[in-house]
Amino acid sequence: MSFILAQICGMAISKKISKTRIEQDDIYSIPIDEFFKSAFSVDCVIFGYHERELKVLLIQRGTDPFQDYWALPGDLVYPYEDLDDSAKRVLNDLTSLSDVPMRQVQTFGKVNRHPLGRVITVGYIALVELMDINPLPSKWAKQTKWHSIKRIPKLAFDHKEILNESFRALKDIIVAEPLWSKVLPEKFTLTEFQAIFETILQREFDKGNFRKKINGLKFLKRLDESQQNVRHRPSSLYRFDAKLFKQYRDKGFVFEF
Amino acid sequence: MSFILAQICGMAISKKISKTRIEQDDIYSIPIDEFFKSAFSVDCVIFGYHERELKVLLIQRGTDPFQDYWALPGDLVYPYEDLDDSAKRVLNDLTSLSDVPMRQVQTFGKVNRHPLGRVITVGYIALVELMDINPLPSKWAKQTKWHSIKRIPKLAFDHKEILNESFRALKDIIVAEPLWSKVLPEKFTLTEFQAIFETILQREFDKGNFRKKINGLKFLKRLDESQQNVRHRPSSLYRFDAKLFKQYRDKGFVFEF
DNA sequence: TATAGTAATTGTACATTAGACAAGAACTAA
DNA sequence: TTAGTTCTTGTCTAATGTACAATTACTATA
Repeated sequence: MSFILAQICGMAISKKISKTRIEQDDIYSIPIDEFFKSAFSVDCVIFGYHERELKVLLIQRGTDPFQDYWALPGDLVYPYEDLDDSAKRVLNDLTSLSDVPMRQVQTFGKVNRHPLGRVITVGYIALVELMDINPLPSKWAKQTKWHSIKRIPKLAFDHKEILNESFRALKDIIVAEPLWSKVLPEKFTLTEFQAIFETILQREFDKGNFRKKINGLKFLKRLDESQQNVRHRPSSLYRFDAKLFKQYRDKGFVFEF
Repeated sequence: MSFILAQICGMAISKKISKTRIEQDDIYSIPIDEFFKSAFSVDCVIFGYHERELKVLLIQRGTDPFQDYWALPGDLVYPYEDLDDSAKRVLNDLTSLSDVPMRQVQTFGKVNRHPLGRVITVGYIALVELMDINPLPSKWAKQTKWHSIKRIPKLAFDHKEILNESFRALKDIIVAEPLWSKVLPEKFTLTEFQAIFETILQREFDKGNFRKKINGLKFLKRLDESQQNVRHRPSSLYRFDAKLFKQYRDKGFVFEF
């Protein structure tokens, strides 16, 4: 009566729950045990940024349901696992990433969103530098692959909806939370900084005006160093000061573009 | 083997789930059935506004766990009920309210947040005019009562945390979504309009400047009518045009205070 | 009827920010 | 040395934000 992880994740088991439709009149007499036959999962929407390109990490399912479909990396939450911990674990399981600030975005709970039972899922997002990580497919995944946000294939379950909502949320969060700090090198130029916002917010900014706007933000500290080996005027390098950013955020700071 | 609603909601049943701690090493061999022993609930944070006062609707529990504690109105989600539908139903069950735009805010999923089993809960918020509704306690609730947001008693479960996060979210949402339209009469003055934002955002605005800022917003339509029977210069009355507001929102409009 | 009280409404003056765009600086490659 | 590139700074104008004053339109009361 015990199953290996691959089977659990893929839920390749012919588990059937009673699908007797409960009528409105009966709803006051549902046995309490019927309520405790549900499960929940987390789905991680891992956005990968690299050189003005935004991608999302998908896995190809190697098991039913939705065999061979592309899907968000996600998994059932263990019975004795906090929700937020679970998201961290799943991200770590599938991508070897740790210490990536993730953020809960939205919960999806349509009755029939999972064919094998009642499963609601909590979406989490993260933003990483694509080149920093090397995801390896786990047992029940045929492969992992970065997909451009502009060319998303048909996805398993309601993952397309989860992705859409997550991308919308990413645009909101990127101006308030320093997710962007995770995709920048330790020393970066303001052009690189600007490019992240242009890519995610899908609009362009005037270089001079953008620079003016972030001028004076103390959490972006200008260093006494410049770019090397560029065939144009070298840019000053900046460093992100997380401690100072916290002070800004505590006072309600958000980027207003 | 069937229980009445009062018992289900209060979970006054001596239901016990196996609390054997699952060790890290064992985690790959959890039977799939263990995953389907969870439940989820919705908790509605119903903010009631009236004349510059913000309150929240609480119920007093008449059953264990947390007997006699004040709590947010919330309930388990039925097995064949969409999450969003469930929130609507629970709100309607407990307050007789319908057609109140609610919005999912956040999901709370700590392992031990519910003493009788693994229950994660999804928080929803609504904003209503306090005088428009007359909540009646349902069977397992001893009473319902509006509590000032400034004087919240000790709450059941993790409801204090849910309330705090919901209030924070309310401040974000009120500038983007027309929740405020539900607490205004059909014809309202700009002072009434301003008071809502001052109460919820907990800050004050210069009257003239506030007026200038919302001047030109076509979804606030000035009528050819004025206040009656006030002992000062009567204010013009305005009406909210939901259709026009949608056009604004589709273009990304939010109030920027 | 006149006056005081109250809050609505409009206006004004100044400071700050936004947006478009140009000029100059600093590097490499040829 | 020159062309090419992008960084960096500056300038101008329009728009917006902010503080606060002046005026208006009503009621209640003397």
